[in-house]
Amino acid sequence: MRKKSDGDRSTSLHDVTIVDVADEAGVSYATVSRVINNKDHVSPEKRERVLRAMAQLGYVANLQARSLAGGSSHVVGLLVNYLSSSYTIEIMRGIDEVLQTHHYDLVLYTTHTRKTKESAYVARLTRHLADGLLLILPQETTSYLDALRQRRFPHVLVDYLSDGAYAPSVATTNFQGAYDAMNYLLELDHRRIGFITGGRETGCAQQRLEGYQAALKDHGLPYDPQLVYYGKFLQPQGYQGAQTLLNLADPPTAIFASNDSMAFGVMEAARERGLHLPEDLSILGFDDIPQAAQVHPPLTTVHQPLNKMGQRAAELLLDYMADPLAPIERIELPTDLIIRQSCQRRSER
Amino acid sequence: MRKKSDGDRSTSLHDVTIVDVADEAGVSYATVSRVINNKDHVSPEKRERVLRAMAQLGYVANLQARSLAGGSSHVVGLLVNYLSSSYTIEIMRGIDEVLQTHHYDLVLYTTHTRKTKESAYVARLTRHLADGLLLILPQETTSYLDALRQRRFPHVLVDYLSDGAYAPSVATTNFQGAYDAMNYLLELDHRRIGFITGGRETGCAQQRLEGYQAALKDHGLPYDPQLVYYGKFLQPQGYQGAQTLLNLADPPTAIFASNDSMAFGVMEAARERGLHLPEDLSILGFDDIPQAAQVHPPLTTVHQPLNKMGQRAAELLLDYMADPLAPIERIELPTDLIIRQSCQRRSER
DNA sequence: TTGAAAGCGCTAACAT
DNA sequence: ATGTTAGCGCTTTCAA
Repeated sequence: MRKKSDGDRSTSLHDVTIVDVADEAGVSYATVSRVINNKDHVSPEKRERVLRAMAQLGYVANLQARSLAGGSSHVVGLLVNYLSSSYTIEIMRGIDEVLQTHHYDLVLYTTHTRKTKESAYVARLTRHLADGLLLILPQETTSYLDALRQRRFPHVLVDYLSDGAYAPSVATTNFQGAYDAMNYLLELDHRRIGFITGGRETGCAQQRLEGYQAALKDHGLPYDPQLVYYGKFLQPQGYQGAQTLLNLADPPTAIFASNDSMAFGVMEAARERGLHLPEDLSILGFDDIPQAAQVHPPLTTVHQPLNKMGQRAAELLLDYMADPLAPIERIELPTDLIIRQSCQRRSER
Repeated sequence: MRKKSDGDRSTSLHDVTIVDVADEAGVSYATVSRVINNKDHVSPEKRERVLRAMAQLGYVANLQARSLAGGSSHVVGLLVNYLSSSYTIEIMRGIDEVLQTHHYDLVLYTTHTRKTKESAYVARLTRHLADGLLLILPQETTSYLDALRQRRFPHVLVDYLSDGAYAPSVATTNFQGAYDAMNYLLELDHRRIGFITGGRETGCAQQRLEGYQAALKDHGLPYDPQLVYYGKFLQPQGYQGAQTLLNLADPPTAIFASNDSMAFGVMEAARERGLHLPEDLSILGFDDIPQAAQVHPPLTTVHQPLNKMGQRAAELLLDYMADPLAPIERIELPTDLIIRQSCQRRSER
């Protein structure tokens, strides 16, 4: 016949409910609920007693019950298509940082770029599992975006190109970033500049390609489709793209990759061909993931504030969760050309 | 006055409960529950009707309610101390892969290496939020491991060094891996080998250090504490460690870092000092994260099957969830020395 | 085989 | 200010 001992409480993870807390504090359990949710109309004295009882019993809220009962689940859903890239991780860290300080939990779904999964997960998440939804690089938005908006379900998209539809989102100035990068290369006297683009379905890849084209045009240079290789943001495609471009009869003197990973692939290929970097080939990336500074030569690249994108997305989501009727906002963060050592003035030959 | 139209159903994410399904199918909602949970004692005919109704209405189970009522939440909790390292991500991918095929959701908690958070999160997660728990690189296990075991709450630790206590876990042969690496370096005639270790509190760092020491001893070489720098698995500490070691009166000719990130830091430092790699300094890492093959020179390192670790951990967890009384198992995966180009025979001077 | 009904732990009216 | 109570959607006895 054992009684509740202190030792028992501290080590046991056993279920302590608000009823237990209420008993211990000698109040009704509605009062406990009020204290937990920081509501008004609780005398300081009782609040104090409840707080003490909670601490003593080691009370931990049951989120399921809370959200079932109509409260918030304090969970934010995060939909990601692919877990592996640095790009994703950096954004996730930003998200995690702000969510954590606001005591929100993160439920993670990876779609593995299977489009059908996206809407299935959205349905799962929005059925009370989560209070809000964050989507990184969403692909198949048309199937659920309208519903989300209609239901006023708080959501924010990261790196979503609104093709017509307007949605709460944060992105960066992809076009301008690519344009700036190209200007730099052109000022370095490069005239044949290869471009390795990302997946056609992603808006940001599209915008970067447009930036590439616009810069060419503004410098009175022709657009040569041969110089564009279609990748999918993965390193091997950068490698393959470089091989293809470098095998051209009139090969480029510089290659601009649509993200850093592919730029690394370009470096691999160049090195394998015995080229010296950056003397024989200038290479430029996009993203500025941590490794960009660590490769040799350090990669000149267009910095995207990935971490900050995550933060801003989470903050915006928090706003919507506080006020679902807040106006739809699209945040665009500036990119920044980071000049390191992977580009050089075109050598006269 | 609109009726339920097909168009409405397909786009609406509105709450369809088992009651709706029951109505549509003309059965009690207990029967619907039976069908959902694949229980016996349902006539094929009614089962069929329910299934059709579910599909028609686009029913999605409310996980909160399900788990509140005593069913399983189909959620697995994942505790991670730091989101940023490749190490973590690779393991997470493995976990995600198998969990996904088993239709489990992942709730992610990052402790940011704040130890107090660990037990708080464990409490959160195990209070019905999750059916099982995965912990990567747990730090403060003593406070909750016993309780977990007592309650038979399914859990698996990744890279946990059982200091006495035995727990369900998966790890790699850290000692042997380090030992093998050292052998390689010693066979390359290196006699003064610096070691940059990871956090003292992590078991794997400890084991690698022991492997380092054992190899030295087996070769009849003295252990010089000066040659060991204490880092925390982060790149800047590799940089700092290299600076420190290289400033020694009798500096090492090779540096073995306890993980790849720190090895990259060593590379930075070496390069900054004008050293040629690998001629002037041999560098060896641990982990074999993807970038290891991409840096220059490609890093010789001890391969840990990170992805596989995640997979095995998830599989083991699934086993425990199916049978909480299954015997405690500790899986140890083999490491593998990957020889690339960052090490060289010690040059005679 | 099926249905009715009692909770799971909690929030949010509604009373008092 | 505080207590009472009706659910939230579901699983699981218990009856029928």
